[in-house]
Amino acid sequence: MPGTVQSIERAAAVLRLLSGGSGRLPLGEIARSLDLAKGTTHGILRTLQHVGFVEQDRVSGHYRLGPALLHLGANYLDVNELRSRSINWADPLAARSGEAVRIGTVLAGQVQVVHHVFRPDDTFQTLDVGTMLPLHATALGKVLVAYRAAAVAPPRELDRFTRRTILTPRALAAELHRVHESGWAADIEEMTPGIAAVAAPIRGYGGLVVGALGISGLVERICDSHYHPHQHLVAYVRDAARAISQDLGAARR
Amino acid sequence: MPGTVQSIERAAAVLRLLSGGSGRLPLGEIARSLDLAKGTTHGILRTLQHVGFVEQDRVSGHYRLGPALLHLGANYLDVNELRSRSINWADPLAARSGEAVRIGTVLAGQVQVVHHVFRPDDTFQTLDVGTMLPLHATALGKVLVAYRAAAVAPPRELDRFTRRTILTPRALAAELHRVHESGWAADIEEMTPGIAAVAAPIRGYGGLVVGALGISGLVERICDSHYHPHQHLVAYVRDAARAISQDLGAARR
DNA sequence: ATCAATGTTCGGTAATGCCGAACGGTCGTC
DNA sequence: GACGACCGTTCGGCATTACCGAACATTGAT
Repeated sequence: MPGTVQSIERAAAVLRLLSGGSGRLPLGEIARSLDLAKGTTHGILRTLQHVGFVEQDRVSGHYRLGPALLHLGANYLDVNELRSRSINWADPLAARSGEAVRIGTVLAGQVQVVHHVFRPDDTFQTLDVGTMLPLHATALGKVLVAYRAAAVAPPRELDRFTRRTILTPRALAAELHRVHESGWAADIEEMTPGIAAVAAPIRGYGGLVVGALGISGLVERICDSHYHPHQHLVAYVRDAARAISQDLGAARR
Repeated sequence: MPGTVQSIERAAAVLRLLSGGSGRLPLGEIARSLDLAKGTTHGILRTLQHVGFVEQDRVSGHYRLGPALLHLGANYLDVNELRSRSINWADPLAARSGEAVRIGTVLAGQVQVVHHVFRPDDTFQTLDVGTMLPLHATALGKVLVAYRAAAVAPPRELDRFTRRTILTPRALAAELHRVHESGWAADIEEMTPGIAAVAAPIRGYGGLVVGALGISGLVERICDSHYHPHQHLVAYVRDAARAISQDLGAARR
């Protein structure tokens, strides 16, 4: 029987220790509990801190579980429920808005479409479920990054898809800030010429964003003559996203 | 600037990958996504599986996040809220039952008392918060193990505290099974001569047990002449534990 | 001022993690 | 039924990495 990776086992032991009791421990106590050298324990904690699974209190120097780990668990639990609860709200949103509806989550630094409802008309459409989309050029993606779903960081490589695609980190940062402030995102012919989309965050337990809900369609139908999305469509999307969030048990903190 | 532990960083990357999208991936896809050799990826997954952070589907061979990791996140989030919500229910339980109330969680393979309400009389008492108690000899501990709070395993070393302490793994297993079936635990002079206690599980998000709520007092007051806990006291404890659970947002699955 | 404990850094050593190669199993195609 | 492609798994050699003891700077208590 082959062995296991010692340092991963040790890191897991550290995380388990931090998960219980008071939830915050000094380095020396962690080292003693696990019978490790302080230097060894420090190296493990430094790495766990680097990946966001642990954080250190600036004042006391004590360690506790970090947001990235908490996001992992919360994200995973809710993404599973997200799919099953989407049906109840995505169909009505498609009917109400008259546009195609998609729900996406983060996978490997991209948007994965996990649910797709066709635009309620007779036009030919293809099913997008499973499709991977860029984070910076889609409304769904912008929402997921702005709210750090699955602790995802803004992408560094910004590929061009249309003449209107965001290409610089500075422009992306400004856009993400605006998304976070307003509570919704849009992409106006940034991914596909002639197509616009609007999306809003879906929150899970503890208010963490676990997905994004969006509609998309011809830019002439989504936007007014100044290329601003129609506010009634934005409201429809946000209402539906909020309803799904409530179904998931999100509680704002 | 010192470096980080490469295998811990890689393990974290695997967990992040599994946290998003469909939540289940084949080994080859994980290896390709992270640009790792299959042997390397397998070693990491084997270790994560060993510590319960990942599990493998028997049929498809695909990997997904495991219960121990999900417990970590859920446990941590709820233990923090547990403390703040205890006050609302522990005081009334002490008044109603006339006994001391304690709430405990798992820390380093033991029970850590995180809240203590004195028995409402004039007798001298000492504050137990911070005290560590054994898992096998206390009602709080039996509940935590029976429901695998913080993924804790049954203790292997069973120390004797009184003539009635459980000392064999077989007897402990039988007792834990009974606790899981009935939804509450008791220790009748198993930890302290002349003292009996009753405890029930406190559930957090997703129904996972994050703590235990218990009362304790003289065995003559807690039990009838056959050494069975008075059922009205069991009901009081279970009611209060259920109320705290609801406050925490537990949803049975 | 002294002491004890903290978290952090550093460098030498050997133990460990990594990876290429090979294996057995499963599934789809011909 | 044979074959090829792909899967997850195992193994052993190698070189790099993780580990740990020692030392350090900081902080708080006496």
